[in-house]
Amino acid sequence: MTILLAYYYGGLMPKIVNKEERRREIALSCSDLIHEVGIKKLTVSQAAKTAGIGKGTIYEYFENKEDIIFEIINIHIDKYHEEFEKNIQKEKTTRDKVLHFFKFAIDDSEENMKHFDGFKEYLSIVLSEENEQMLNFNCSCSSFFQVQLTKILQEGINKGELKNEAIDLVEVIMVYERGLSITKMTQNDADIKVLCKKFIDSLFELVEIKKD
Amino acid sequence: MTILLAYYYGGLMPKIVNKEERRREIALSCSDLIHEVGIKKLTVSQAAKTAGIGKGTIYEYFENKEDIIFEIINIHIDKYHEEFEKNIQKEKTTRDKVLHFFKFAIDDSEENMKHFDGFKEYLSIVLSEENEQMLNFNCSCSSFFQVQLTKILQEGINKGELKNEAIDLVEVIMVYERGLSITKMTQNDADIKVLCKKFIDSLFELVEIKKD
Amino acid sequence: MTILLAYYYGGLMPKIVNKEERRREIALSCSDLIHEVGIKKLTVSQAAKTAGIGKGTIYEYFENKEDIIFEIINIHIDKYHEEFEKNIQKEKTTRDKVLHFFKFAIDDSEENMKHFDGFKEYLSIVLSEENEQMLNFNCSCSSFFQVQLTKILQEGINKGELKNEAIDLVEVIMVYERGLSITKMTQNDADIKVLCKKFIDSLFELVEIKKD
Amino acid sequence: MTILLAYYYGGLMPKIVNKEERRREIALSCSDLIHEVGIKKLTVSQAAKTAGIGKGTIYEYFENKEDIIFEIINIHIDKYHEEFEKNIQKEKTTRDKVLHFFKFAIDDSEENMKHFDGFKEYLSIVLSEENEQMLNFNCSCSSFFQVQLTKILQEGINKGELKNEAIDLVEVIMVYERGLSITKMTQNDADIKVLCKKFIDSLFELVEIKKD
DNA sequence: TATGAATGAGCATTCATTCAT
DNA sequence: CATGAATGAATGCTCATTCAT
Repeated sequence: MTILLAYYYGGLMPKIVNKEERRREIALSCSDLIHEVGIKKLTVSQAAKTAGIGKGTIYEYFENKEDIIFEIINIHIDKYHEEFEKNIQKEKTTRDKVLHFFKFAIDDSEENMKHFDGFKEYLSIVLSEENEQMLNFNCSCSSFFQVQLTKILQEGINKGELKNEAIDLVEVIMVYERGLSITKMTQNDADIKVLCKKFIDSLFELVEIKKD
Repeated sequence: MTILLAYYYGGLMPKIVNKEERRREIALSCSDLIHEVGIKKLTVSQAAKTAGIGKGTIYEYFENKEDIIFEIINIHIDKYHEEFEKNIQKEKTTRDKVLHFFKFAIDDSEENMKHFDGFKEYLSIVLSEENEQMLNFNCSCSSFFQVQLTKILQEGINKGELKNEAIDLVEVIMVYERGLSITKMTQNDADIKVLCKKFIDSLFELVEIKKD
Repeated sequence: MTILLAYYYGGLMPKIVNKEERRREIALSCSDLIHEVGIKKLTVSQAAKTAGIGKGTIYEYFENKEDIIFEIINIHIDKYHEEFEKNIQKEKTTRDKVLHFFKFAIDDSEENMKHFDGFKEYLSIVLSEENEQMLNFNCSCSSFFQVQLTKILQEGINKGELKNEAIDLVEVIMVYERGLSITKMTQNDADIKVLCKKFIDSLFELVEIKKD
Repeated sequence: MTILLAYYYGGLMPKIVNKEERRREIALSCSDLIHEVGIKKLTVSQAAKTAGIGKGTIYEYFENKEDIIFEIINIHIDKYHEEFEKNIQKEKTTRDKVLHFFKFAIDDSEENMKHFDGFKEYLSIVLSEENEQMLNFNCSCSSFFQVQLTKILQEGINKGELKNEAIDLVEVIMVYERGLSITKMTQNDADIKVLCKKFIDSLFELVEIKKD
């Protein structure tokens, strides 16, 4: 857009940027910031500077600081979900797919730990505050994984690998996954992989249709 | 004051307090305060006022604010452990004993919820800070329950109710218990009791010696 | 002493320790402490512990914290004066004796720097507070050196080395010594030795009786 | 607001303040405060109130409390230097100019004593803390006077009043000036004027070219 | 005489949010 | 729409001194 155009259209084109879009844009530019300084330590000033806008402008698009954080976390989780769906398809067997489901708690790679530590901090906030919004959001996240897991198990059942009862254990598996994550966060000496293997072995002992 | 002591001091005897005991005493008097205002919101001034002593006196017995909180939490946990040991003995069958093990996550009574909410806040702190002390303490708490659970299962094995492999699942059970707690904390719509029942049923299906 | 004797003599033998002596004793035991932690950082608790007595007992012998510091500094200065008198006699020529007078500001040996840094901190307090006592004490210290210096110069005059006017410059020399000390304390790049030499050379050019 | 700027911002112009200028402004308004309560006793609250701004605003312009003090002292010293340069020119003879150089230590006028007492407190801080910033600043202040004094003496040499060696004594004179100041600060009974006169007389006896 | 438990005033600093421009 | 200057509440900790015993 040339200066002339800007001048002519200045009033006619009141930058009707889609608020929601701009919101996303700002949050996106701060996406890495949250890993660097941590959720709690993130200041509005930092966010504004990183997004290259004024502090006051932040409040044009976000209710408050929590709202910013919320949007950033949303982005992270969206990314994670996307990746998850992509990767889960690469796993061949049902057992591997279920195992992949525990990857978040098991994988010690730098990349995953960044997500994991971020989630840890996020969880800390969810636990400490009476933030309805975050709590609800948290539930919706669970739904995503519940759907995924249900799909995996159903496929196993359809393929004749698993008993029908397997589907009843979807939530049990999810609870265990949460247990594993929290164990990793709070028990220094726990061997997460072993704990995961034991569970999956037991699980499949229960629901697998043995062929002999 | 005995004559001997009087002789020893050769004069009036200064008040000597058992530091450790007084520490406990002060923490005890603030015990409820932490439920009212929350761990994070607790101020040293509040604690001093509640204990009926001066702010400076607090620092005669505690290193810093965290130290106060730590002691209070200690008291709560000690109490809980005591009660737990008392109650677990009342349960007759192995299944009931294991079920009792999940009581913390299931019981919605006001009394238990006070403990549960307190633990939730405590957990939030453990997750947010790099507080070595609390993290270590947390591990030691787990040990207590691990010992208890091991005892329960071993008795079941000894009585011929459970297979020997049951003992291998101690940690798996504990992970699940953590998962249930965190689920209760973060998933509004989860039916903890059902999730517990499903797990225990599956567990016993695996490790119970069926008599027919 | 048996209990009986303690009873009988309890009132008659009131441990008439010489207050002044005990005061000195306590301060003496804290003498090194002040070099370790610094004057300002010294706490009454530390002093009491170091002296092996109770905190309250300190106040039996000292008015307040400053009073303790005052006594400790007294000890240090007494020691320094003693040493000074001993060492000044070792110098042969009048010029060397005057030079020795500037030793405090020039000598970079660890031992002297301990004294120097202590004095620096002491000076800081004298300058900041309206402590009459310390200020007066400070004056009396100057007197000591003034007497010493006067003696040195008078001897020089008597030996026919210096003109009679030399004695008029006693205070000027002392002012310059103070100037050198403060220069060392506050001017990082100053070459104290050179500044000292220039002054003494000029001084002797003025007051020395040249023999040719 | 120029049209260009309005165009640039494309909207209402936010208030832009010259940070450095406002900093100076705030410090200036607290300038007298430091004489009233003393450097050490100055609280940020006081400073804010005196400047008529909020406590938080202080921290928009100053790193910390020390930074405020530093700026205030800077102002005082700048003023003093300015005055000094103005006044030194009024003195006609070289001797008077040198004498003027000692004015800070000699002048007992209320105005000068305000400066002198301020410097005394400032010196106390320089001596007590390991405040690099202040120490360095102190050195730079010395430079100013060294330059002034060198100019004075050089003019005296050029006019044929002083010997060339006079220039070698610049630092000696400065050391003596410091000595005089500290003497005034710590020796109640010292007659600063006499001490000054004696020194200047001796000095000129050494470096003045006698005409007869 | 000796003690040490109790005290509490005093203070720098952060940062989310507002609002005049 | 955009800005960034202004705000002020809120809190942990130290340590000299007192005084009951």
